[in-house]
Amino acid sequence: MAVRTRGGDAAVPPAPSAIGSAEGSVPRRLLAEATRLFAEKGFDRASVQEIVDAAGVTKGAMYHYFDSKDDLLAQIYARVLRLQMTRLEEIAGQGGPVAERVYEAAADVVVTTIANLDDASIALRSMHQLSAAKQREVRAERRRYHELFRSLITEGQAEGAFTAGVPADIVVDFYFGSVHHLSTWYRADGRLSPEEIGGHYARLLLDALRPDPREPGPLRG
Amino acid sequence: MAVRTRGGDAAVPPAPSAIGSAEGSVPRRLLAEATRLFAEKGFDRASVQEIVDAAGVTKGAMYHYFDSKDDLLAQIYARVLRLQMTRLEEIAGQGGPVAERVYEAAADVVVTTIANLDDASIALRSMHQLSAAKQREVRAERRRYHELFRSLITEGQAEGAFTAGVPADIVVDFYFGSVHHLSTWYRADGRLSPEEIGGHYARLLLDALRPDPREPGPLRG
Amino acid sequence: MAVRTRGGDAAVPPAPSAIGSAEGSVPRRLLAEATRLFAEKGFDRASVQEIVDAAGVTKGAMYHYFDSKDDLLAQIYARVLRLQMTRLEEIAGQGGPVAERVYEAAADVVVTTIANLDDASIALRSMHQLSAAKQREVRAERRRYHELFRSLITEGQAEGAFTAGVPADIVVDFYFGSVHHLSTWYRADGRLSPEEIGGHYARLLLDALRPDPREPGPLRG
Amino acid sequence: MAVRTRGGDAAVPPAPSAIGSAEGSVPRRLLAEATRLFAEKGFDRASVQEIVDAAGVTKGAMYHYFDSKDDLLAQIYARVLRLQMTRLEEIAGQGGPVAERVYEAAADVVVTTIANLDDASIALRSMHQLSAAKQREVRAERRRYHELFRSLITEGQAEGAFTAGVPADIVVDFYFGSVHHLSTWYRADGRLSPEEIGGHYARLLLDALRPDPREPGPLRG
DNA sequence: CATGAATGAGATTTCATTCAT
DNA sequence: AATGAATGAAATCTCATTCAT
Repeated sequence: MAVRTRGGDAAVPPAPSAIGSAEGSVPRRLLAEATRLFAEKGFDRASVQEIVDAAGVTKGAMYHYFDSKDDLLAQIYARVLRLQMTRLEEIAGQGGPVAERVYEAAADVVVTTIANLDDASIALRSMHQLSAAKQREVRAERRRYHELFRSLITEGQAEGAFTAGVPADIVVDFYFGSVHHLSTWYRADGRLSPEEIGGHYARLLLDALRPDPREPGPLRG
Repeated sequence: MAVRTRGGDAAVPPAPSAIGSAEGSVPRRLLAEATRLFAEKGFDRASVQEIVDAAGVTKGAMYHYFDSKDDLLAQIYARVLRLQMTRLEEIAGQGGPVAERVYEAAADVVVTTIANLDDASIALRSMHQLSAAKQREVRAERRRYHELFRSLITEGQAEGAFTAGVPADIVVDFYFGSVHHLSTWYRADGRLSPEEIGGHYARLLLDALRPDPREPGPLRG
Repeated sequence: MAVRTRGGDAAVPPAPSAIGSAEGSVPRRLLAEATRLFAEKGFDRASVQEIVDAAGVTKGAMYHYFDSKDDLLAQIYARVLRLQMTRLEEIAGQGGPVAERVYEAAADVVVTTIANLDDASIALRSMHQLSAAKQREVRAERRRYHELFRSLITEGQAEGAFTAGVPADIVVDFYFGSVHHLSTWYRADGRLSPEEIGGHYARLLLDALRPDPREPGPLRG
Repeated sequence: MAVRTRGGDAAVPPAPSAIGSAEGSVPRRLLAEATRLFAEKGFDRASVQEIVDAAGVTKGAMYHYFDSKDDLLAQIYARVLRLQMTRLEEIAGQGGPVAERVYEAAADVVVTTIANLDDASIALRSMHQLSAAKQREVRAERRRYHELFRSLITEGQAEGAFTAGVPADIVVDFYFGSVHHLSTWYRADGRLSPEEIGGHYARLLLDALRPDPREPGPLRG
């Protein structure tokens, strides 16, 4: 049974000003290297030995902090899901026209995904390697995220700000498919900055949602 | 070196007497079961033993027809890429307004992807397991596919049928991201038929490309 | 990467408490059994499974200490080469007439080879199974050994103690051919003791090198 | 059961002027390629597939002419042993002083070995791969060869032409060790021709056998 | 907290040989 | 006389995990 800090399942203690280590605490380093290696080689091909070598610790240390290799992956997921959920909640909770909030959220998730491209790449390809139970957890969390985003879409459709011609859940899957795929083509040395790509993606989404002029708005009858 | 039929790298001979048979030839059965298992468990987790057991042959037989487990994966890729390229070439080569051709191609790739969902799922998650050389081949083929699609977009932008406000390559990555992700959420028992989903996706794309009324068409000066 | 003790490429730690034990440490036992089996059946025919069974450990343990089956072979070579080089250096470094030093070295290498007949047999037949890189290393080491022996021959030729009618390198290859072949015919229950055989071999060499009375010595002009 | 030509165990029919084949009959080509590959990679590492590919035939053809892979090796041995035995018998049967016959035989076996270096290399390293029964046959044949050579040595010793200070069988093992090892160091582009090497080797042998002046000849009482 | 030796199960691949045609 | 699909056994090697220290 691996050590757990009280009050959560995060195994990562707040690095106590990191005395004696240029790189952060042991579990933090393990997570960082695991993230890098899972993204680079895939979960199955990255061996525990490689991960601990990269983190400069031994296997015993890893099994002290994490229950298993699966656990490493699960915690990587947990962290990124928490991060994205937090950001979306902030944006969704702001005031202002729904179209602006959707634009901001859509652009932000692109920038955040690019900033954590390894996490995105792992999420894309490695979720099936999790145990069934962990997969359910992750899926549930992601569903909550999608639900929140979807509620913004339906809000806009109800107001007539967005077309109602396409089901909101289809719109959400459509958009997050695009976002998740960033990791397969984005290159840091590319022509466009993450912010520019975020702008283009958000604009494509908003334009796709523009109400058709021929289609009567919901309140103008 | 595994057996190869002349005239191509397909290891699948035309099943001589068993046309329509529920079984098919040995290499055909191997490819079918491999596709199913790679999609279900991922490339690394599906063992050669499982595949040959499912196909009802021995490992020796598999290695008679395929060079390696990698080769199995590569041939699955090759088949689906060929299939999709063929369909896109047909549609792109038709006459008619560019918007209609893009709509048709966009809707068709959704339907085709859903019809070969296992292949899509493999393409999404398992390309990184291929050898570097095979990856280059596959990428090159996919690039040709994307290029053809992109040329339709730029054609429409030049005509003023599509907005020029978003780079065509961004549009292509945006759309195919959505398409590739179908395999993560589509369920055969879902509310919408593949054709309906294709229609929605194509409409989202076309609406996103609708020229902004405020932005002047390229030829109306 | 297999465990290596510091300061050398020997994987054999000094058995901590078991000095003189009939068993020895795990890597030591593995090397001993591997030597026996490689000599008996040849490198390719001796399976890792047989070796670890004979040593009473599991395959995992073997791969903990050695990088590969090749590595096992390479370490066996390294040990015997070191041993023979050390002995030759001692003898060559002594004072006394060169003919006596050559006689002693020639007789000693026979006795040492017979005492390590398994190693000799492996060296004879299995070097080609090593990786190209390891082969180069081994060859380089053996060349150094031959060079030292050759330098004794040329020294004798320069002094007129040995005939100059045959090139020294031919003499070396000639003699070590004979020595390496001991493993194909020597039997422990044979008529002659290792020392007697060493004596005969050394005498044959020395007699072959005797200056021809008709050929003038280098200094007697 | 493989085809056998009457009157011997040679599977090689006299090539009937080789119509339609630039390379000789099928079994001949198989033996030639097998010899080359066994010498190059060792018996175990040369696969039957490689051999038949190199010979331009299929496995079925090989198993038509040879009982097994072992049989290939055995026939390679048989051929070279027959060849060397024939030459030695010719030389031994000549008239003339025994020292001259030994010199000629010793030089000839060097030249012949170099001319068939692949065979020599196989003989050196691959005999242990033969079945026990085949090994016995080969050993018996080689013993007959050694016996004949040894009888020349003892003849010379009885005459006082050679020293009697070293047992004749030791002399034979000593010399053939050197000869068998030619394959490990001889290079076609070396400084010395095969004949020169043969001369040096034969001279070394003869000089080693020169009677010691101090030791009384057997007949001079 | 951390080590590292050891396990045991399972992975891919090779290969000599057979046999129906 | 020859083919080539198929077998089945064995090969080397990897790896997540445990446990005594």
